[in-house]
Amino acid sequence: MPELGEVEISRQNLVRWWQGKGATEVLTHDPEVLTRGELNRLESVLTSRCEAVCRRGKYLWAEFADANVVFHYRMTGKITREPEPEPRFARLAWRVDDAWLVFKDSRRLGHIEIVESDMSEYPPVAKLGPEPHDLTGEQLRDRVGARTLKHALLDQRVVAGVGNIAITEVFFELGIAPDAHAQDLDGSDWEILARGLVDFFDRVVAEHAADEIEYVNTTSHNPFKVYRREGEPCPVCETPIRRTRVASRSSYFCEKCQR
DNA sequence: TAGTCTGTTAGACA
DNA sequence: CTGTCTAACAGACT
Repeated sequence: MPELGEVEISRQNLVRWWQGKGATEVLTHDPEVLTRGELNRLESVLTSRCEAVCRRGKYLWAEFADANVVFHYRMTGKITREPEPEPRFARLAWRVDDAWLVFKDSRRLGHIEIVESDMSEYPPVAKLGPEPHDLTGEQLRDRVGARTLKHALLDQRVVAGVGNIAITEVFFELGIAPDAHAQDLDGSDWEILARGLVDFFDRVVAEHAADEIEYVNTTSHNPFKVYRREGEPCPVCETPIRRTRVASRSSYFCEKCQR
């Protein structure tokens, strides 16, 4: 489960597992996971009480009395609750109650940062566009400008939290071609698109909430209609799903349903 | 076995 | 300005 929805599910898990408590032990398996701040500072912050767990777009952070600890999962990161502190791909583990919270990341693209200031002064979050839930169709149209729609939606300054899977699925559901441009949409299309993004993320959170995020691969169940289904029949008209590349990212689509 | 693909982001470049 | 590609990294798959 992807992107904004996946991070929101993780946030909700961390609220249950961590909020209101501090870690009693911290183990750093990969010092390079921390890309801002010092490791001993991280250990001291994590052992203080976690006041809240927040999300903006794909950024997740825990708030403490005098600092924030930011997590970004990138492609393969996740935080799980484990009986032991060093499962496969563990990069950092901290003990809360009788279990370990573990930041796992097989590709090591994700990272953790300590932000000593208010999060509104942390540039990566400060420059994010609005959350899909706070965005009208009219605002979305204005923010996209004259670009390829997919390219603009992947730009986190346009709208926060949208990724390749959401775009692929929402374009299919709304009949939008993968390489559609802003000028291909009319006024009501923008409202429908803004609504479609919100609905997609709401569905992900409602249907896929679980203690561990499952990334889609060929051995796991693929819950999506067209994403990574090249050659399979379109769920609406049975035309084989095609794959193309737009904005250097794979797009899966039905050439009959999307134009 | 070797080559190809991948959920993100930042930055280089045309 | 827009759009495309790559690096960062490493595992899974063909």
